[in-house]
Amino acid sequence: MKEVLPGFNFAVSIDCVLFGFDGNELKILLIERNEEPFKDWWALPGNLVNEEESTDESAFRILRELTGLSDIYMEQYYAFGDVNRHPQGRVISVAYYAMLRLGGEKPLKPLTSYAKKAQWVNVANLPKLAFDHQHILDKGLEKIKRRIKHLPLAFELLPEKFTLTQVQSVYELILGKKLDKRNFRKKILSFKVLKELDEKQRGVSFRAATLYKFDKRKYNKLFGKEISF
Amino acid sequence: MKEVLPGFNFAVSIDCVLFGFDGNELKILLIERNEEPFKDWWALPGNLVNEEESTDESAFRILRELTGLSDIYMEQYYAFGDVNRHPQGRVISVAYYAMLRLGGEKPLKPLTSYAKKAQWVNVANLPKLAFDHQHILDKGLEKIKRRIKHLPLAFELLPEKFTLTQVQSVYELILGKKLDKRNFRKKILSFKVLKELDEKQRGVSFRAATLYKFDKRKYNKLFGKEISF
DNA sequence: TTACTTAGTGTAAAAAATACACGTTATATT
DNA sequence: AATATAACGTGTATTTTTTACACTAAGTAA
Repeated sequence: MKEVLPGFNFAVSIDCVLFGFDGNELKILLIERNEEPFKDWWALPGNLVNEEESTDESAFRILRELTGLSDIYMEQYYAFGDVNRHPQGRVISVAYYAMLRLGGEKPLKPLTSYAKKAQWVNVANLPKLAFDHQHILDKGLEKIKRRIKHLPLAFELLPEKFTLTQVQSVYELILGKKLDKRNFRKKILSFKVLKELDEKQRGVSFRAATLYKFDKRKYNKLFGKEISF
Repeated sequence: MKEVLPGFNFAVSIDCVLFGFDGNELKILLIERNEEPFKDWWALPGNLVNEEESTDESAFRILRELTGLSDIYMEQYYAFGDVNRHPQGRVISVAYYAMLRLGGEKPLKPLTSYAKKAQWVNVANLPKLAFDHQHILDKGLEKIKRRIKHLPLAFELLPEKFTLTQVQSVYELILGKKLDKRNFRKKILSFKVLKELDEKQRGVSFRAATLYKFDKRKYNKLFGKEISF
């Protein structure tokens, strides 16, 4: 226990919506809680903000603790401040999202005492979530839907080298609708942020597709311009 | 003083960016602080969140206390959580914006003990602001720039009856650039959310313009569709 | 060699965005 | 009453963007 000034009895937490793409499905990272409240429930990875760190720093720390990853672009998208959202007191949660590439060399290693395990779960098939996490997730999904229409975010989900069909899959999963193949390719190439490689997919049955790379330099020049899907 | 659980020693505040349009200039409401810290500085209107109210409820209460207005659509846009943003302790500020019509019948009446006065100030000509309020304001401006491109927000700033030239002025002020008159009219009318009235401006020198009303019902149907300026 | 599956490509039509200039009308002034 | 003033209100041609739509090519596997 600790003494505080009046008004200074709130806690602030971070919840992270981590999107991942395994080539077929859009997934998010969930943990199975090992502590009350909501022990044994699935929840978004999150934790309390420490006193000596900003919310942004806290978000990066928590992501690192949960996945071993740093250098990921996370973006704050909303603060959830309902009175009874946490049974143990007044907790304001600041939500961040990030897009991660799955199946890379180093496996994600969630090292958390308060979680039994962490697992990537298909967004289309989620368990019931602790607290108001379903709501937080829904808002996050809305957000990236709007975002991906205006910025080429999809590449953060994809491996370094990818095919145009994979890019299209990501767009279709996030937007929740089918897109026309020719029009999609015309459009995504028109932004000139993709570099065609002299290399084909390997290890696939059937015809291998050409691989592309994301050209971050050209992307940065594009930033600010309006694009849409 | 009060005893709390570990982690529960943060305060949460609301800061409001209230945009107003007086026919010529885009303004925001500032208060002159009457209390330390930053006594005598100009600041965004804001206050601490009470324990028994959500952040949304708190934002509406604070807006009401400062302006006497209710029934205003406010939207949360960002949470500011740097460590040293408040000299008296760890305060996370959740920022909201709203658009108000100025010069209505009832004058805005800020009734605050902690403020010497409240005043509408031209966004293009601001004093130095307390805390990180300049930063909060900048983010708010960015936000409404993006928003107004995709939603017809401008009408919240205008009186019930307005001219198309006034609508265009609001867009030009927020976007910070001149728009073509004929193209602007074509576009804004194409959304079919404006109702032409059988009535002209009064009390102006020179030719009076036709007045329009905003049709909220039709606007609600539009919601979700993409529009852009 | 054949069957299968995904890759990769072009065009025409429709819709939207842009660029651009002048006659009209109400008021104010002389 | 005539005139000057200043903002109002309107249309079209061009360019750009979006949409709709279907087949051949290439590589793998049996």
